Amino acid sequence: MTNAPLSQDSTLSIAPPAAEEDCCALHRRRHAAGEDPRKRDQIIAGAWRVFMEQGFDAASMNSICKAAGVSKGTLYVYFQDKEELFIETIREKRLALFQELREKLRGPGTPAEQLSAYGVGVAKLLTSEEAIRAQRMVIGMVERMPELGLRFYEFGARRFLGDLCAWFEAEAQAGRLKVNDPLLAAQQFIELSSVGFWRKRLFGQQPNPPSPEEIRRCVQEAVRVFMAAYGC
Amino acid sequence: MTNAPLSQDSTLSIAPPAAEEDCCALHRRRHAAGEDPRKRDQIIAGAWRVFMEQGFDAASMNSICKAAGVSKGTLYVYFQDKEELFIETIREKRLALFQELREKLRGPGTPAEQLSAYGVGVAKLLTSEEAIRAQRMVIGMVERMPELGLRFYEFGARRFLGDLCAWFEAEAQAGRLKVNDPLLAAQQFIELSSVGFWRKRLFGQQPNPPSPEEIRRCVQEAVRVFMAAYGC
Amino acid sequence: MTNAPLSQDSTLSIAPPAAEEDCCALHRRRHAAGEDPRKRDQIIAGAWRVFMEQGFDAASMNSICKAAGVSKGTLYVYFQDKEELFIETIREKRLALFQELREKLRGPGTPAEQLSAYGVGVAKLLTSEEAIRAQRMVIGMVERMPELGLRFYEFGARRFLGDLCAWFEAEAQAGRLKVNDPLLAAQQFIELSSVGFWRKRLFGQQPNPPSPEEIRRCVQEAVRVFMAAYGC
Amino acid sequence: MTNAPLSQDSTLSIAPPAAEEDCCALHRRRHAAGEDPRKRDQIIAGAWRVFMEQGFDAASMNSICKAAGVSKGTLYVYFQDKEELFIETIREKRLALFQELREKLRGPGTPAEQLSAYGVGVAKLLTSEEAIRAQRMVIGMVERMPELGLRFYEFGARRFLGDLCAWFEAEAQAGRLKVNDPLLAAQQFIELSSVGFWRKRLFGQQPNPPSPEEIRRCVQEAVRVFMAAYGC
DNA sequence: AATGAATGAGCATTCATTCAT
DNA sequence: GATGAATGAATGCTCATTCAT
Repeated sequence: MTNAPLSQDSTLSIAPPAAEEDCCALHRRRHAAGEDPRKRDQIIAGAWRVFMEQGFDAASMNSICKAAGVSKGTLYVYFQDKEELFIETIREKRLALFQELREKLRGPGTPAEQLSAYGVGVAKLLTSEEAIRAQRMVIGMVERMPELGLRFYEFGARRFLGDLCAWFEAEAQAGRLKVNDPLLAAQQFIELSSVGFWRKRLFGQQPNPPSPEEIRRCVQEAVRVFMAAYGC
Repeated sequence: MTNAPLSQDSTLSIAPPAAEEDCCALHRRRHAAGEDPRKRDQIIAGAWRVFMEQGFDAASMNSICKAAGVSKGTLYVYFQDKEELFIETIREKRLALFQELREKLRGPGTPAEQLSAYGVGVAKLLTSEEAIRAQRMVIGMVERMPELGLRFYEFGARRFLGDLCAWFEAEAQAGRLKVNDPLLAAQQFIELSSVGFWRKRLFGQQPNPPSPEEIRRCVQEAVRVFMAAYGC
Repeated sequence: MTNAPLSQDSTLSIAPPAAEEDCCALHRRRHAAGEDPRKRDQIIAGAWRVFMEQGFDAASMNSICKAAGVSKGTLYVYFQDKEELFIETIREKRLALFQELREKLRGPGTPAEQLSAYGVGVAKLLTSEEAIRAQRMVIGMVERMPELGLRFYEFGARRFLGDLCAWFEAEAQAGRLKVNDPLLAAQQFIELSSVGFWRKRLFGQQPNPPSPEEIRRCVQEAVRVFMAAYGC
Repeated sequence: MTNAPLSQDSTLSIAPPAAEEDCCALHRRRHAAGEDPRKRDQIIAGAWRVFMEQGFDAASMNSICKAAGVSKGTLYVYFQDKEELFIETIREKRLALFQELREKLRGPGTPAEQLSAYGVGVAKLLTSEEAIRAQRMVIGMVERMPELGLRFYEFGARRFLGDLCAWFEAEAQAGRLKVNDPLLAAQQFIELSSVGFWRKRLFGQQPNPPSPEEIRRCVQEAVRVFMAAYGC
C-alpha cells in the first residue's frame, strides 16, 4: 500500500512541479485509489504537523484530516489505519532528514577539516526542530512499536556510524590517524559533536536549535579532543 | 491539588512534619483524605508499573487502580487527574534513580580513577531499564508537558553536570587538569561515558542494559580520550 | 458476563418481587458491576424494543441506551458488545415466550380435547406479536449467527415436538391412537395447528395475530384431519 | 426505476414499448443509461451472491460492485439505492424460483398421485438453499420493508395456494374429494408437505436441503393424512 | 474516608452515495 | 455512458472522571 512513487525521497513539495503534472496528464488522467503521490504527500504533511504537535495518541484522525485537507474516507484509502499512517509519516520524515548528510566526508581538506564539516552536519541535523520532534515521537512509541525504533536507528544513526567508521579505517590505514576500534571512535566523535545539545533538545530544555556559532564551537572542541586522542 | 510536601524538590520526605504525625498517630489511626504516605507510595508504584509498560496514553486509570490495589475514588483523592499522577510518578522515579550517584567523585584515587568511577556510575544509571523507560516516556511527552521535560533534565543531567563541572574547576585550579570550559568538558565526558549506549537503548536497539564489562570498556576509553585532551 | 442469576430460566420478571428487594437491601446496599438484575432487565427491555423495531443492524447502541434509560458505559458493563446483547435479548425473550405452554397436554379430557388445547396454545404462541418479531430477527440473522438459530429452535420447537411426541407414544401404547412415527405425527400436528398463520405472520402478510376464533377454527380442523388419519 | 422486462408480474415494467426497443437496437449498439438488460442481470446476479452470503446490512455496495463486475457509478444508474437494489434482487429471485412449479397439478394420474407430485415440488422448492436464503432475508427485513414481505408472500405462497385451491374445488365438484374449505385444505396440504423441514431450514437447524428420499417420505405421509381426512 | 457503578464525550473506522473526469 | 476517488455522517466502543452509597 505504502510508499509508492517517491522516487527521490526528498520532495515533500506539496505544489507539484509543472513538468511532472504534464507527464502524468499525458499518461493517465486520474490516479488509482490511494496511488496519487501528490495526495499521499499532502496527507503525510498534514499528519506530520498534527503528530508533531500532539503525539501519536493525542492526535485524532479528525484533526489530521482537517490539517491535510482531505476527507476521512480518502485518508483511509491511502493508509490502512492510524498506526500505518504514523509509521509512514515517520519514515518519510526520516528519509527527508537523513538525505543530505552523507557526502561531507568526501570533501577536501585535512582529516581534521573533513571531520569538522561532518561533525557540523551531524550536529545540525540531529538537533534540528524536525529531527528532534521525530525522534521524540519515535522514542515515545518504542515500547508499543519496537519496529519503528529499530528502523529509525538503523537507517539514521547506524548509517552515519558506518560511514564514519569506514572513513576512520581508511585514514588509519593511510597512517593519518591512530584508531584501534573505529566503531567506538565513530560513536565517540558523534557524541562529542552534538555534546549536550541533543539531550537538552530532546528534553525540551532548549526550545530552539543551537545557533551555527554554538555548533561550530562545540564541533571545534570535539575535533580538538578527538585529534588529541587519535591524531598522529 | 498536588498535595506533595516537597518544598525544595530534593527532599523526598513524604511524611508530614513530626508534630502532626505524632498527634495523628496518637489520636486516630486514620489519615486525612489523600494524606496517607503509604497509600500514596502504593499508588505511585502501581502507576509506575502500568505507565512503564504501556505509556501515558495507553495506560488506563482502571489498570492503574488494579495494579495499585486501590479504588478509583481513592486514586482521585490523591491525584487530581491522570496528568498529575503521571508527573508525580515520574518525579518519584527520577528522585529514586538519581539518589545514589553523587558521591562517587569524592572517592579516593587519581583524577583518572575518580573520573572512571563516576563515568561507570553515570553510564550504568542512564542505561538501566527503569531509567530508559522513564526517559522514553518523558521525551515522548515533552511536547504536551514541557514542564515535565524541563524538570527531568534540570534535576537529572544538569545536576551531574554541575557536580562534574565543579570538580573539573577544582582539579584545574589544583593543576591536575587543563580545562578551559569546565561545563563543556563535563558534557563531553558524560557523552563519552555512555557512548552509543544511551541512544541505542532509547531507540530500543538494545533490549537489555549493557553489561558491566561493556560499560567498563567504554568508560575506560572515555577516560583515555578525555585525559589525552585535558590531562597535564 | 452474561446471564447471571437466571437459575431456572423462568424468572423474566422485570419488576422484582418486594421480598427479593428487601433481602438484597439487607445483604448489600449495592450491586457489583454488571450484576444488578433489575438493571440488566431494564437494558434487555430497552434493547428488545429497539431490536424489535429496527432489527440487529439498524438498531444503534445509542438508541438502545436511550430506550433503556442507561448510559453507554453501563450498557457495556452488562454486555460485552452488541452481539452479546442481541443474543441475550433473544434468549430472555425465548424463555419468556415458551414458558407457559408445556402443561397443556397434561390437562383433562379426551385425546382430541387435549390435542385441541395444546394446538390452540401452540398456535397462539407462535403467532403472537412478540414471538413473530423474535422469530423474524433470529431467522434474519441465522447466516451470521448460526448458533442463535440453533438454540432458538432447540429450545422452542424441538421441546414442544418432544413433549408431543412422548404424548403420542403414550397414547399409542394405550391403544387410543395409531401412530407409527410419533415425531412425524407431532410435526404434522403442529404445522396443521398454525396452518397458514405462521407463514403469513412471518412475512408481514397479516399485521395482527389471528383472533382466538380463527385459531379455534383452524385447530379444530387440524384435530379433525389428524384424528381422521391417526385415530382408532 | 425498475426497468425489468417482466411483463406479467403485475406490470412494474417501465421498459419502453417494443417499438422503441427495436428502433434502438437498429440504430445504435449502445443502450440508454440503465437500460441494458444484460448489465442489469449481471448486477442482480452479483448482488444476489453478496446479499445471500452477508444479508442486507452486512453487504456493502463495494462488494456488490466487485461481485457484479461493474463500477459504483453504473450500479447507481441502474438502481437508485441499496434498498431498491435489494428489492429488485429479491423480486428476480422470487420469479426465478417460482417459475417452474405451477404445471405439476395438471399432470396425469389419480388425485393422490397429482397431489404427491405437487407436494414434492413445493417441498423441494421451499427448502432449496436459494429459497431458504431469500426467505430468511425477506423475513428479516419485513419490519423495515413491509412491502417486500407482502409481495414475496403474494407472489409465492399465495399463488400456489390459489392453484391448489382451484384444483381442490374442481376435484370436489367432480366428486373425487370432500372439501368444504378448499383454502384451508390447500394450506394444510402445503404445511404437511414440507412438515418440519421448512422451519428447521429457516432456523439453520438443517444445513442442507432434505434429500429427495426424505421429501418423498414426508409427502407420502402428507398425502396419506390428507386423503384420510378429505378422500371419499 | 473509601468505594466502584455510572456517565457521556470522544475515538477510530466504515460505507452509501455523489460527481469530476 | 461509465468510472471510481472522494465525501462525511454515523457507528460501535473506550475510558477519564464523578458522585451516590
